[in-house]
Amino acid sequence: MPISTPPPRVLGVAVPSPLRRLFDYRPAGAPPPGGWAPGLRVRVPFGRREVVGVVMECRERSELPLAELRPVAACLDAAPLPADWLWLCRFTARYYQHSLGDTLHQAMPVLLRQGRALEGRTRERWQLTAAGRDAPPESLSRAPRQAELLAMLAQHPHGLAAQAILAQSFSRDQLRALAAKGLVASREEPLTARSRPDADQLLAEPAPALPLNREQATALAALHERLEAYHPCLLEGVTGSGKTEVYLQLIEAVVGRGRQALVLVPEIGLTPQTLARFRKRFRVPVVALHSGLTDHERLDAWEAAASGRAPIVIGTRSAIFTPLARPGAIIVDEEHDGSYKQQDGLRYHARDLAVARAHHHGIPLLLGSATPSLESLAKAHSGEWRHLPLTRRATRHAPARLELIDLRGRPRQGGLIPPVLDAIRETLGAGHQVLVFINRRGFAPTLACHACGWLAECDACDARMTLHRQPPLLACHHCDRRRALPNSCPQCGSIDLRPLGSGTERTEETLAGLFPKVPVHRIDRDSTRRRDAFEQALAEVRRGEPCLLVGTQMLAKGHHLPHVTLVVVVNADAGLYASDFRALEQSAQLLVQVAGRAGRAAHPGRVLVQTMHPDDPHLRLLAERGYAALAEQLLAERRAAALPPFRFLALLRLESAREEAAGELARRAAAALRGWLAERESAVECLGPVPAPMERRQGRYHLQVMLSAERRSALHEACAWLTAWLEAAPEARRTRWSLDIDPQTLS
DNA sequence: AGCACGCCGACT
DNA sequence: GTCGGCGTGCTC
Repeated sequence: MPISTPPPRVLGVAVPSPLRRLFDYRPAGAPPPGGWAPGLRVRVPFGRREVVGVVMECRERSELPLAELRPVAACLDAAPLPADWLWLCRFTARYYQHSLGDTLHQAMPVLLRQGRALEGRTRERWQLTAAGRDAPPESLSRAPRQAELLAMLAQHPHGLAAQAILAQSFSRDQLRALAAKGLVASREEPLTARSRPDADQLLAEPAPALPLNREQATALAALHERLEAYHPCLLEGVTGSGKTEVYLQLIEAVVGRGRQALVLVPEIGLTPQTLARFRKRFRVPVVALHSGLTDHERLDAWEAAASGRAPIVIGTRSAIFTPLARPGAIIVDEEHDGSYKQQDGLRYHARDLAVARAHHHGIPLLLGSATPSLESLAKAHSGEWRHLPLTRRATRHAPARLELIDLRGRPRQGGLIPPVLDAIRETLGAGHQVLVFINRRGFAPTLACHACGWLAECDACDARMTLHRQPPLLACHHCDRRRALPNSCPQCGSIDLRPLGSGTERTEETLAGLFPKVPVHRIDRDSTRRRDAFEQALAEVRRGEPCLLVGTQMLAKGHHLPHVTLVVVVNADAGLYASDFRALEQSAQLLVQVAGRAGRAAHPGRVLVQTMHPDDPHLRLLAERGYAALAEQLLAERRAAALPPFRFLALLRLESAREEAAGELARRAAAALRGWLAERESAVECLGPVPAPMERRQGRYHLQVMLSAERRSALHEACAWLTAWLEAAPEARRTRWSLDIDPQTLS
């Protein structure tokens, strides 16, 4: 008999609200089997509504008289939510100074947020009926997919989970059609921790591991040395050097020991190809958390990871919040990628949380990149993290060099100058493909009046409106404003309005005119709005016929384009003289990634980089000596300028429709903070308030106050004090504010 | 963040 | 006469 302890008098509950504190309730109703404990979801009255909160503390006392506490309406769980997940949410809320209730809420699958029970879930399993087993093969000759599905089910006498069937790209309709013919049937079976995995990968013999070159083998051996302890490693490898193979073999080792592997990929990297590559390799299921999942599928995946049934979990930023019953390793691919940082609300960095989580679990952490962030490089250089370089392309030639092409004083067509157009012509003539990279979508960055100099500006933002041709309109890329194209200048009436500069649409149009016999594929957010338009275009490009690809960074990241032998960067200058201290690092990473698209097949590639600043020292360093050399230089500059990774930053952002309101609050907050810092003789520095780089956005005024410190703990204390001050300040109610710890960008 | 209360303008 | 604008206050 379990010893029954008396229920606690008070439950400290985290509720979904921006308020950074717990709310106390009286336990009521049927207690869960294990008694009241932190981690149980409860339905509680909150103000005039009812919300789903999480018990965080079980206490005997409250600051309020017990009689004033309201009782919980119901307990929603039989057992607390996973302890590792609770730990991570607590850590995240504390680190990012965010409300714990909000953090928990965000980290939960939607159905749990809504109060759905986690227990008693079932799984739909399909198998052949007697009629299905006896069905003559030719009976489905008019429905080949149904026949294939029938054949697949015939190989699995115990049946297959619906999820596994759908993962093999069969459709619900095909299942329903077979069921209507009486050939297959489904049943609901309860899901327990001991359920066999959804057999979606048991269908084929796994692909064999590839042989490793010496560097890969060294890296893997280093990882194997300490599989049972926190062991952060930076795997720095150029495109094509075989990082993924190292990931796969690490996962194999982890799974072989009965542990789970969590893999994070950038937003743009979770493609069917990536998934297929993982799924092909393992005998066990690979659970993918992608944006296409339904709420039910997401909860299934969460539960499968939490119970340990899912040995391999792969997903984007938010997947860092997947609970794991037996964590074995965390892998962060393209660790420098900006999409790991959430840019609103809870502004967490999934890579940094991965570090914290791996440390907490005492497991290896593998961060991979061809162009590591300066943060990670600094840790690798200091010896805090192990540095595992992969310098050789596994089977291919040396990476393509960047050739800087002077744009000054040359006539441009669609942004391209004659020698570059000649190179394109030559490459197409040789039967190869060309990638033209422009980081601007639309037809032209703006529309200008040639008579008076008027520029099409957004009236809600401090920005120009972009000219689009398909459909023809002016659009602001910073808010949702759109305007019809004016026939004449709104300022002087002239009809001499001209597009200024080039975007993807214009370059596409120009190239289509210059090379009429070659297909031009434009790949940007506008051209790929339709689902799978992107995949379709890529599939066509992979067939290898000569073609031109014009695109934004969507194209630059991670896609294998084996027939591209010439890459053209229309303009490399955007990041060179930007005010943001990370701009150079980020644009160098992007340039290297774009360059990595060239010459992956048998042909060496060329990368032509157009610039107005061919003598810029940073650009030349990158072109002549590569990313690592530039990164060294940038690190030295960061150290001299007392910027990350040598100092820690936090950014208070304030925004209001009324300029004075935000400004006044920002000044008071900064003054109050400075007073507090001075009193404590704190080494934390406070800068500002200053207007944000684009002060007016979506009709609102943006300001910021920057905090900077040499020690993280000092920064943390200052931030805690500042948020407390803002929460208490009555004038802060009318201004929206948020605190960004470790800001990725200052805009 | 929600959600109510509360006090002033243009509508059926 | 009321529907509804958003200022202000509260949430155990």
